[in-house]
Parts: sequence; C-alpha cells; structure tokens
Amino acid sequence: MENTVFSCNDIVKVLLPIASEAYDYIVPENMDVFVGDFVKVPLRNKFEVGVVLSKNIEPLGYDISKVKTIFSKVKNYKLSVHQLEFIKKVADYNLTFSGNILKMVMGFDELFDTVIPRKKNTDYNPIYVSPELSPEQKNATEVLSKKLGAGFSVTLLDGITGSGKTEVYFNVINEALKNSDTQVLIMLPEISLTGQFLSKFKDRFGILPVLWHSGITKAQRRDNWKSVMNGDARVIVGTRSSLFLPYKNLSLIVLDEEHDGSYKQEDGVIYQGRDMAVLKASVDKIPIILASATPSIETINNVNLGKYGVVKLTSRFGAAVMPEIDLIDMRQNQPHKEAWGKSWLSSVLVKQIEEKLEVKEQIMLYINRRGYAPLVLCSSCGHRLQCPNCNVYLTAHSKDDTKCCCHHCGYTVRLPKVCSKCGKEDTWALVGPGIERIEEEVKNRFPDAKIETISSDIITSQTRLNEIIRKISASEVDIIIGTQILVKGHHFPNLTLVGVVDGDMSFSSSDLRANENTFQLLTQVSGRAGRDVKKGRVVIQTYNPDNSVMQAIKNNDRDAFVEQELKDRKESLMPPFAKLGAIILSSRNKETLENFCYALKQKMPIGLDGVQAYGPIDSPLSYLKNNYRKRFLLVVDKKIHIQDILKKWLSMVKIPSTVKLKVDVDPYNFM
DNA sequence: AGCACGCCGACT
DNA sequence: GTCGGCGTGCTC
Repeated sequence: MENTVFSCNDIVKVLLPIASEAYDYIVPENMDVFVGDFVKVPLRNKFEVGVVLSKNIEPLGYDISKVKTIFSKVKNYKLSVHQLEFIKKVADYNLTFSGNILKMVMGFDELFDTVIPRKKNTDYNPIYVSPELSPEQKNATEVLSKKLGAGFSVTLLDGITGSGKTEVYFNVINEALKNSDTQVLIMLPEISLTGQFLSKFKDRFGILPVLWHSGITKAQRRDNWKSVMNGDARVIVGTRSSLFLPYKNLSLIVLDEEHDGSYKQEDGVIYQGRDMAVLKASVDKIPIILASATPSIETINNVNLGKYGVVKLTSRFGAAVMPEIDLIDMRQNQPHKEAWGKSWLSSVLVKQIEEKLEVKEQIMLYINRRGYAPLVLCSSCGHRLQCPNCNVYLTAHSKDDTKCCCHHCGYTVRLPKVCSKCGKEDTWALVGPGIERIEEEVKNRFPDAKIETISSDIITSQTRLNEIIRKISASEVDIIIGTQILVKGHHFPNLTLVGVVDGDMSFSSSDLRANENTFQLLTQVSGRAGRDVKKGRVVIQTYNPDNSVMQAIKNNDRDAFVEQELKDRKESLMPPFAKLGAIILSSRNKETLENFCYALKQKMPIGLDGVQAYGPIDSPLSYLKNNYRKRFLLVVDKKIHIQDILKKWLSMVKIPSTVKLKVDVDPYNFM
C-alpha cells in the first residue's frame, strides 16, 4: 500500500480541501504518483492542491469526458498512510466530508505558495532539568514511561490542582525524546495558555517547542507545518487544530486539562478535540496521556470500565495544602436596601478581602460575565433592549458613554436617549452585574488597592496578558478581577483568597453537562488559591448552598460528585450511558425551514430498538445572526452506531440550498 | 464553501 | 441595452 505507484492513464482519487469526497483525475504521461502525494489539479477554472488517495477501480458514476488530468506533482510534500486513515476516520465519525478534514490538515491557504524558506534553528539539544519529584510523581512518571513504544494506550493522569502534573509529563516527554527521531504533541485547551506554557517548557528543557494555533502568523504557520512534516519539530505545543498537523513520526500525545469544554469545536467542522486525539493515538498506535484535576465524567467512566489506565497524584506539591472553601448563602446575605442593585459582594467576602489586603496577600475575584450589565430595561414601561439579528438581550458595556452589545453577532448600538416603546427619556435601568460593574464596586470599596481586571474585552493581545501575569507574579497587583481566561493553569504563589461572585451562573446554561461544568470550574478556580506555603481560602457566593454539587465542592469530595452525577446520567439515559447526535438546521427564511423540518420529521427513525428521536424544536437561540434555527436530537443505545442511523435518515431527504444543516455527534450544548 | 450562471428589476 | 443582486446548483 505504502509504495503503490500509479502511472500514465490510470484514474486516481484525489482528495481536495473542499466540502466533498475525492474527485477523479487522470495521471498524465511521464508522471508517477504515490499514495499520499500532493498534486496540483484543475478544478473548475482554477488550480487546487490535493492529495492522492487511491486508484479508482469503480466505474465512474458520471460522464468520463468530465475527468481532467493532474497538472503537476508538488515536490517534498507527502502524507503518510496513517494520516490518510486519520482523515477518513475523523470525517466518518463526525459525519462530514473528508475534504473538510483535509482542509484542517493543510492548515492554511499559503502552504504551497513559492516563498523563500526562512532560516530556523532546527537543532534539538535539550538540557533537561527536573525538579526533585515526590514519591507519587516518581511512580506516575515510571508508569507512564512504560507506555512509550508499547502501542496504543490511554492513561488518565489524575492529580489535584497544584500537585505537579506538568512536571510528571515533562519527565515522560523527556524520556520519549531520547529516541532521536520521534515527535511529541502537547495539547492545551486555549491559545491564551500557550504563551505561558512555552516559557515554562523552555525553563525545563532549554529549548522552545514548535507552536501551533489559529493565532500564529502566516510565516510561522508555513515554517512550523513543514518542520512537523519533515520531522525537525520534535515537540509541538498547540490547541485542538494541532491534531491535524502532518506528523512524520508522532510517538506521544499529552492532552492537558482534558475536561475542558474548549476542546469541543463548535463552529465549522464540529468535533471533540479530546476524543479525536484518542482516535489519532489509536491510528498511530501510540500512547496518549489525558491530564486533569477534574476529569470529565466520560473519562472517569472509561477508567472505571478499564478502557483507560490511570495514575493519581493526591497531594499538593511541596508544602502547599488544599484551600478551605466557604459557601456564602446569598439568601441570608443580601445587600442593604440602599445598596440594592449596586452591590454584589457580601459582607463576608468584603471582610475577607480587607483581611488579605491588610497582610499584603493577593485576592482573585471571579465573575464569568462580560460587560457592565447583562440587561438594559426601561424602568417606565419594562421594555428590554434586544439584538435585531438574534433573539437575545443586549449587554451594556462601560457605564459612561454606554454601548450596548450583542455577544453573539457583535451588533453594537449607543444607548438611545428615549425608549422606543414608551417614548420616555432617560428611563434606562442597567440590571445585573458584569465584570466591569464588579470592578466599579471593588474600586469604590477599596480605593487604595491596586486592581487589574482581565476579560476578553480588555485583553486583546498575548503580550498584554503576559504583562498582567508578570505583574501578578511580581505582587504588583492586590486584587485581580477575572473571567474564564485566568482560571486555567496559572500559578500565583501569593494568591491566597479566591472569591466567586456568582457560583450559580454555570448551572443555568442549556448544557447537559451544567453540573459537571460547575463542579470543574469552581474546583479549578478554587485551585488558584494557596498554591505555595500560605494556606488558601475560597469564598463562593451562591443561592443554592444545599445543592449536592455545591456541597461536593465545599467538602472537596470529588468522588461524591462523580457518584451522584453518574447515577443521574444513568437514570436520565444521558452520556456516557447513551450516545447523542444533534441535527442543527438554520435558514434566513422561516417558512423554508419549517417545511424542511416537516419533511425531516416524516422520515424520523422511529420504532427502532434502542433509538429515540426528538424534534424539531426551536433552538434556545431560535434566531441568531439573521437565521432561524431548529434542532432534532437522537438518543441511541451505546451499542448502536449512531452515524449509520443519522446517515440513513439524512439520505431520505433533499436539503434545500437555503437551509444549512449541521450534524453534531456527541453534542455538548443544546443551543 | 466558493463561484458561475441565469433570471429579473432598475436605471442610463 | 446592460449592470448588478441574489437564488440555485456544481465542482472529477
């Protein structure tokens, strides 16, 4: 197979980076092509580069006069049989075209432009310096190192926050790299984490890994892609898209923060990066390490079933101990009447902040809501400002010179003078707290404190984020107010108090993993406190202190949470005890959408054993970016191949060109 | 997803 | 007569 050569007049299948399966092309005279070769072919009225898959032995299902001839071969570019197999499997699993996956493999448009190659230092001379490991860390390193070179395996590196998981897998990576021509991929959930990670890696190994994510420059893309293909890149750090790079000889994948929802790609081709990483490891027959302090329920279930191995780190690194966690019952801690609608920090939390400021230790306040206020309401008639393109309310940003923004489509409007409904002037009430409003309250209460606010609206560049992280580490900041961006992975030795302003927020999402997300998020946020010699403290404000998730967090009892959650999922027949598939339909035309939904409903798979089909229903966001949206949901027995059911169902209807249809295998949210 | 083709209304 | 907006369908 590897050496299969095709020559003059053979018809071969060429996969192109477009939404399609492979097309047929004739091999011209004086050209030999191999499986995996990149070739330039005519497509319509231009040229496109694709990859040779196989010889076409089936009769053509169309007019042979349409078949064009390969124009040229692209030298020095090749995909291995493993890579082709991976493309096919990812496409099949997620019910999309192989061409869409190839597009991700090829990474960018400029790949085959003729450019002067840049000089890069490709020497790999690491001088690895490991810190002294604890007995637990040593054991974990040993167990994981034994998986190297021993074929496909999945192992969960299950270690509490601050236990030193990174040092463990760094040691394993160092072990893997002793074999001179192998490559290692380290996956992180978000771009914002990669910068910090690179310097940490450099501290230990003395060299920088190759970086890959959607934000790197074109020149970097081109260079990094090539160095991964020719094997010069030994260590690659990247987000989920780095899975599709053309590795020459990958020997290990480490996927950090495996529970993180950011691994799920929601637009374009929908896929779960973590699951595709496991698939990649199985195709390449190599080990994969999944690391987390709060593993996903799916992964824990796979460990329980014996499908995945596990190594545990149960104590914090060095002298650090786990923080003490308090739940503040907000029903008993409402602000005073005159502060109603102006204050969101309970007196308990305020007192704790004062105490920490006194002893010059750092405080982090967490609120996962951008902007100033999530709702703008006319106090005269009750009218709410809404987005014209989506059915959501607008969020008020920056109190003075107020702009109102839609967080889904980006629509922005100045706060109008008069209410469009009742015509009265200056009646707007800005309702609820966002991060900017919490910042305002903190500044009023602690005017002498040095405060930094971190949200995606404020942090527009990696440099800016790095600068703030440096300031925090150097204790130039007293109070840090942040959204998601700060929760993951950071280590601030002097941070000893974490305050969660709205602990209930993530419960209210239309996500089937809402409980799980809340548990993971609050555990991770809490994990920022007291990572060094000083003991940390966590204050979570909540209206549901008796809720079992909240209790599990307070008691630092992950097992209790997992047991309850597995029981609930089993009873309600949700993953990991059932397989889900969603069909998401959207159209600018409401009637066309409704008619097509009716047609799809007629062909819905009913009466099949172990298959339940629901829908259509309006999406929770039933109007988004000028499109109406509806959904169907399939819930099937784990033994049933859900892709087959979906494929068969969809083959029975004709999708109008004005209706967009997306399939989401293993959906996470129902938006 | 692009991109061309063709149908139709508007405007010179 | 012809320019351009947009709905439709094809790409080997």
